[in-house]
Amino acid sequence: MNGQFSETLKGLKLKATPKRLAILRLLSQESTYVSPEEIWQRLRGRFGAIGLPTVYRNLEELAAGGVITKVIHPNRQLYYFLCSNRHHHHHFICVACRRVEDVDVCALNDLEREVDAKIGGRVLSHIVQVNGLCRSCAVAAAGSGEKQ
Amino acid sequence: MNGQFSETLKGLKLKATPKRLAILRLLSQESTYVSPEEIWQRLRGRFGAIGLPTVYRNLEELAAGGVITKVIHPNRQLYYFLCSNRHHHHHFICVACRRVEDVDVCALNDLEREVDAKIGGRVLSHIVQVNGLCRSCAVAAAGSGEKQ
DNA sequence: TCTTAAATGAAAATCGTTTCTCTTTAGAAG
DNA sequence: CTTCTAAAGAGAAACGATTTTCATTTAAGA
Repeated sequence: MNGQFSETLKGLKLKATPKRLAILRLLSQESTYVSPEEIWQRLRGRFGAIGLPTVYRNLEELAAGGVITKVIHPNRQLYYFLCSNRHHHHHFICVACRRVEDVDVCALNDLEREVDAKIGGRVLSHIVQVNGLCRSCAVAAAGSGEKQ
Repeated sequence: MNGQFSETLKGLKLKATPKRLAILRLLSQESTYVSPEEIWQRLRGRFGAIGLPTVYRNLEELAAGGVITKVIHPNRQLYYFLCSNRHHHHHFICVACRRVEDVDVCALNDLEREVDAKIGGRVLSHIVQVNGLCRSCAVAAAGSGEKQ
């Protein structure tokens, strides 16, 4: 299970250091996005220490390599999660439980084409983030207070 | 032309102060997104002074009211621009000239429906940002060096 | 006009993120 | 199994955008 990550890192020409592997492992065990700070908190016990800058640096590198995805947060604060598909970074985020699910919406290809036609220029990239309640949270919400 | 904005502000229960109006006017004259800092720089001459916090505060309030839109910037720094449609915040941004154009893509309604079905929960909102080159910049790019 | 809640400015605080510099280490080479 | 070197890490300090505090001013309804 670790070799898999080492392999990934080798592909990115990144050394397979214990901390880097730990970050990857942690993210792989999460079904939600995690902040650099959070990762740091959780990992500092396991090693003599891990520096916050190290966490940031690694996340940045991994994100650049497409192994993890940066969540778009309206204001500041970045969040990351392991992404299954290196080229389709569209995700559904439950605002209640923060679970992240990949969204492989075909409509997006149409979207690019459509925007392309409408603008008459060239579409280079797009970012899509869908926020909402996942099934279980929606059910839970409906069960209790149901806010309008 | 000013009364229009006063009206808008009244609807949001915000006082029509000179600075607030100036911010709105400035944004209305821009066809691109502008940073709080930039707005501040451009406005400080016209008044005895305008504080950066004031700019931030106002932008936040106006964005909350749906009069302006916050651009999703991967990392830090927020940008705003006046939006024509209070409920459709989808925009095309030219990475070259920073011009912003509204994208009223119908596919997005399908998108919501589709994600809704796929997730089985409830979609509350979504953010879409399309980056690329607008027509004129695309032409210009093609005319000169054409990068890849 | 009067009154009051809202708005503002200036300075200081916050806080996420990055940079610097020196030390340690992964991993290719021998 | 050592050696060597570029990459990686720690810790502290720097950065810089955004926010808070609080005393002062002002819009706008009474």
